[in-house]
Amino acid sequence: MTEKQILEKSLVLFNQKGYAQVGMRELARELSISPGNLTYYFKKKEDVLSALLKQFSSHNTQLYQTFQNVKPTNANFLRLTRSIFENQYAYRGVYIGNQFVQKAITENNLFEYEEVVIRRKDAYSDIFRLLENSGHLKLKGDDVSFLVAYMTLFGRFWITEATLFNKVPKSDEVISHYIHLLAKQLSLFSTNVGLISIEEFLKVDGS
Amino acid sequence: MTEKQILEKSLVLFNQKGYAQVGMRELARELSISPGNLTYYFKKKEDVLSALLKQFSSHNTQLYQTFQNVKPTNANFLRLTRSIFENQYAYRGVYIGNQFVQKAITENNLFEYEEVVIRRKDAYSDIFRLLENSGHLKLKGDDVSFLVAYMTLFGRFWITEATLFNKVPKSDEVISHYIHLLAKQLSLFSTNVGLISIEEFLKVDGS
DNA sequence: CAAAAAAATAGTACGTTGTACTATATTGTG
DNA sequence: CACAATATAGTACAACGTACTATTTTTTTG
Repeated sequence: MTEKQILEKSLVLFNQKGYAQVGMRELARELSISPGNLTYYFKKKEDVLSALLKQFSSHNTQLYQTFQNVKPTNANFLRLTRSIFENQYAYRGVYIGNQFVQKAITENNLFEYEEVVIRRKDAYSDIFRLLENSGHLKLKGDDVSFLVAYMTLFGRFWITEATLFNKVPKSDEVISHYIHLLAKQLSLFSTNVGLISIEEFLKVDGS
Repeated sequence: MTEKQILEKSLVLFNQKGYAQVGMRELARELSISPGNLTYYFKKKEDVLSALLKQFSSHNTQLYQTFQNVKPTNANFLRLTRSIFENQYAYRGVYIGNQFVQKAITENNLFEYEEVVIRRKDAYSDIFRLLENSGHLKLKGDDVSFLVAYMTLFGRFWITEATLFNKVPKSDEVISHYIHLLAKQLSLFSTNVGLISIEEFLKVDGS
């Protein structure tokens, strides 16, 4: 048995039933090992959550960095967001049970987590500035802070909303729906060039 | 001991520590009754949650209805939203622990809850149409469905975002912040009359 | 290769949780 | 007063997270 196998199975179960509904004994049974053996790899259930969140987070930061290597267009921004959404979808089981995440934060590693959020806000700030400089967005006054706030909330809770009613939402349909909403929001701040870029994205990538 | 007293104390504790972190024994102790007596009023912990959600929901629908009796202006819409936000803030302890809500939904009263969401969407649809007719908003194409989707997600998860990092967010500050974001969003679809109405609201009511 | 050390696995047990059940006390009612 | 209804308390049980110990397997080392 490896940690990797345990995390994989955990994620599947968390996605299926939710973090709170998956017990350590059940997880051990699914892995065909004893509960005692499971605690050898992860002393606490919360440690499984933390490890998965770490995986998720590192994959996410990787995705953000890819935007540095592409042309700063609205279409590429939407592509970036969609890949991030796909990642969130993959980890929805650990992402949604947020009061456990909250508890973990307040008790253990608050600072690290808050740091991630601040970094993400900065990243969005940079991205919107880039899109402005490339002539895709026209931003004035508090437009940037508004868009950053929008992305922070929308980009975090779309998956929660989606799973709140559809126990097993279809990945493509759901993501497509929320990406379209984002595209609309973006269009409200777009130049003509930006609008064309959005339309191009929706034609090629939007289902 | 009355149900009312139990619900009041529950809400305080849920707001302070979160639904999952408050046990039935602790709740009984705080009420100076025995655990057995507590289960006489609420057989299951989930029943306490349900009762509180019912209170919250009925208060909310009441608030929505008040909009029928006022002039359909952007300012009044923002006032309505703020009173709704205040209600959500008051019940944040039951509102945030959403995977328990989710569990309750999937197991028991899915339909009822889904119905509430649909009704709320219709209500927003009506409100935006009213604001259009009164010359405060100019809406075309998929603007209405976009705004409805925006209000649904934003109006549901702002409090979750707020409490995720500030364990005890100050009511006024937090609500004011999110209302300002909504005002900005609204202004993107506003006529001149609508913009003036928003500015008037922010001057009078925005802190 | 054999012995020692390390890593992995299993089993048991403890405290806490939600909650079902029963017994006792209080209140209301004819 | 007597009896029913309501309210309160106490106990107990299954499930949970998890700490602890014992056993087996694997790796390292002389």
